[in-house]
Amino acid sequence: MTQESRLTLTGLAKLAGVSTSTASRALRDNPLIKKETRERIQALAKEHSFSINHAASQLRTQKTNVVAVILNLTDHTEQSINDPFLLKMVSALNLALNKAGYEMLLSNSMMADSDWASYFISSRRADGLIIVGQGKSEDNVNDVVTAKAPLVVWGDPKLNKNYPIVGSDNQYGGYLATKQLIESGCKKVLFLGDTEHTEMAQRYLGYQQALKEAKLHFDPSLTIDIDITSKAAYGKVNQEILNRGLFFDGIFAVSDMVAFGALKALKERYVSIPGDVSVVGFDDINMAELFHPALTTVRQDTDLAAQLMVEQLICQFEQKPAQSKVLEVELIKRRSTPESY
Amino acid sequence: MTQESRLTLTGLAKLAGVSTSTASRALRDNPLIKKETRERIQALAKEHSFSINHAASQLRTQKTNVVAVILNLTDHTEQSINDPFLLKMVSALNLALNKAGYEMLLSNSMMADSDWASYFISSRRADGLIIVGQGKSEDNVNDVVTAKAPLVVWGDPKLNKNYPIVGSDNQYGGYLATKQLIESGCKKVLFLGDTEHTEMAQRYLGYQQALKEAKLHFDPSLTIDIDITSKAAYGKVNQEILNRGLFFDGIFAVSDMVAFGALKALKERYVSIPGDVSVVGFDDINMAELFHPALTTVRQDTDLAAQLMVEQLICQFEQKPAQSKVLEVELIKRRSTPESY
DNA sequence: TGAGCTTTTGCAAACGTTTGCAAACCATTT
DNA sequence: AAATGGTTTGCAAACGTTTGCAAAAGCTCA
Repeated sequence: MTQESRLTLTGLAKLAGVSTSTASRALRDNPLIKKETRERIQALAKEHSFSINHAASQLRTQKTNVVAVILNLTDHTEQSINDPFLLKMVSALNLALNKAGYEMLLSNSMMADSDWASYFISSRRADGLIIVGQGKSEDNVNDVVTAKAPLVVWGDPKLNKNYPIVGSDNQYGGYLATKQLIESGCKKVLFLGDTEHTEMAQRYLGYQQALKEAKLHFDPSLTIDIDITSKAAYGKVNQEILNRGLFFDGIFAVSDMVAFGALKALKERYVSIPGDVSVVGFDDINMAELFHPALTTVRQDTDLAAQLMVEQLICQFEQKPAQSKVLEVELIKRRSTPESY
Repeated sequence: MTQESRLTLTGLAKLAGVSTSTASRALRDNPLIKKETRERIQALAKEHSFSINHAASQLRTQKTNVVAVILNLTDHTEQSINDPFLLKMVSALNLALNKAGYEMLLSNSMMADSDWASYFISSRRADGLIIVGQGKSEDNVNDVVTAKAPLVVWGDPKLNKNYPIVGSDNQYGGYLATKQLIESGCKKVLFLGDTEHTEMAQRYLGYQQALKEAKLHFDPSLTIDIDITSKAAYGKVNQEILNRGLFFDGIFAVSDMVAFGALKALKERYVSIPGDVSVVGFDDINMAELFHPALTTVRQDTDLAAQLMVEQLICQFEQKPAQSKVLEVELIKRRSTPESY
C-alpha cells in the first residue's frame, strides 16, 4: 500500500556515494569512469533492479529506440490484419527489430489516422517508421517523406520512389508460378487476384510474360479480378464455375489465402487437384504445406525482408543513404501441381 | 538539408501570443482556458502540424499510454510466434488497445529477458503489461506481481492467482468437443495435445468428463502427448497409425493447428473424414472454415478476450481492483464431424 | 616540492512538457 | 469607487536524465 517512490538515478548515485553524472556514465559503460567504479555501480543497479527512466532519457537524448510498424491496408480491399502473411511479416519485423535493439510499436492505421509523421515522429514516439503495404493512400506515405522522417516501405521495390522500398520480385514470381502451370500442361490459366493492387499488378505482368513466352494466347476472360481474400476467391470461383463450367485448367492465385479459397471451391465441386486443375499460390505461408493438397507456391522470404527493412531504416538513423531492395523469390513445388516427370 | 529545429510547445505559444502554460492547457482542452483561445491554438497547432513531444509529456505526467504485450511461450514447446491463434490474439489486442487510447509495444520474451517489470514498468516504457500465455516460467510473472506492476495474463482463469487472468472455459470447451465426438458415434476418442500445459490440461479434464458422462472407458493409451504444433501432430498421428493401425474413430485436437496436422496425416493415409474418423479442434482460427473438410471446433472469442483484458488492465491504472474473467466457448459444427441428424 | 600530465569525477544547464498557485482581468454589486 | 466574485492567464518549479566543461585527484619527473 505504501507508495514507495521509485528509485531514481540520483538516488542510486547517492547510495553509491557518487554524483549523478558518474552514475549515469557508469551505467552506460562510459570508459571515462574507472572500471571498478563502473562495475560497482552496475552491480548496485542490478541489486536494486533499477532501470533508467526511459522518458527522461528520451527527452535528453532525443532517441526513442522505438520503431513504429504500420499496417497500411487498402480500404477497399478486405485483406485484413488477419492475413497470415502480414502477420508473419509483423512477427519477422518484431524479431529483427528486437535483435537490432529496437522496440516495436504496432499500429493499425486507425490510431494515428493519416498524419503518421507528426503522430509518430514529431511527437517523438518513434525514431522511424516501417510501413507494410503501399495501400491506397500514397498521400500518407508522401507526407512522411516530406516530413523527412526515417521510413521504409514494404511494397513494390521496382517503383521508383523517393523512399526506400523493400519487396519481392513480384513479376518474376508471377512468371515462375505461371510457367510452372504451363509446364504442367495447363493451357488455360486463370489469374486470380486484384490487378489494381501495385504488387499484384506486377505478378500479373509476370503471368502475361509467361503466357507470351509459351506462345499461349492471352485471354482476358481468364483474368478474374477479386479482393485478395480467401472468401472472395471462394465465392468468385464457385460462381464462375456455376456460370461457365470448368473453363480453365490452372489457377495462379495471387496469394496463398486466395489459393485456399479457390481450392475450397474446387473441392466442393469435386474438381480433382491437380488432375483437372492445377493451382499455384504466392507467399508460402505455413499453411501452404499443411493444406491438402499441399500448395505449390512462390515463397517470399519474410525473415530476410524484415532484416533488410530494419537495416535500411538504421541506415537512415545514421544519416547514410538507404536503398530499395529486391528480394528473390523461389518456387516451392508441392502437390497442387503435378509431379514433374 | 537544413536541420530545421522542430516546433516546440513554447514556440507554438509564442506564435499564438500566449504563455506556454496556456498553450499546453489549450491543447489538452482544459476548460480553464477560454473556448475561443483554445480553438485558436488548436487550429494553429494543426496548421503547423505540431504535436506534443511525447517524451517530455511522459516525463512530466508519468504516463506513457503504452501497453507492452509479451508473448510468453513455453520454451520446450514449439508453439511459436507463428501460431495463428496467438497472432489473432495479438491483432485483437492491438485493436482493443488502440480503441482505448493506448499504443501497443510488442515484445517477444527475447528483448527483456526475464525482468519484465523493471524493463517495461520501472523504466517507464509502458504503463502496464499484457502477458499472453502463462508459459513455463511463472517466476517471470510473479516478479511482475511483486513489482506491483499493472498486469493481465491470458491463460487459465480458473487458476487462483494473485493477478487477473482472462481465458476461456477450457474444461467446458474440452467437454463440448468430446461430447460432440461421442454423439457422432465415436467410441474411441483420441486426445491429441500437451497434458502438461495449463490450459490444455483443463481441456483434457473436459475430455475425461465427457467420457465419464457417456460411460465410456477412459483409455490412457488414447491420450497422445505432443507439442502443440501441426508438425508434431502430423508426425505423431502418422507414426501411431503406422504402429497401431486405425485404433481410434475420433480425435479431439487441443488446437486447430494440431487438428490440421492430424487431418493431413489422415488424408495422406486415405482415412475418410468424418466417415472413418471425426475430428474436433479448438480455437476456431480463420483457416478452420477454409480447410477441407471444414473443421468442427471450439471457438475462443479473441475479440472479447482482448477487450476484457484491456478493461481489466485499465481498472488497475485507475487503482480499481481487477478480476479474472472466464470467457464462454462455443462449439462450431462443421464438416469434420458428421451432420447431426 | 611542485609543475605538467593524465585519469577520474562533479557542476549545472539543458531536453519540452504539465500544473499548483498567484496574479490579472472583467463584470457585478454595494 | 471600492469591494466581491468569477474567469482567464502566466510564473516557475518540477519530472529524471545526459553531457560539455571545469575542477579534483593521482602520477611522473625534474
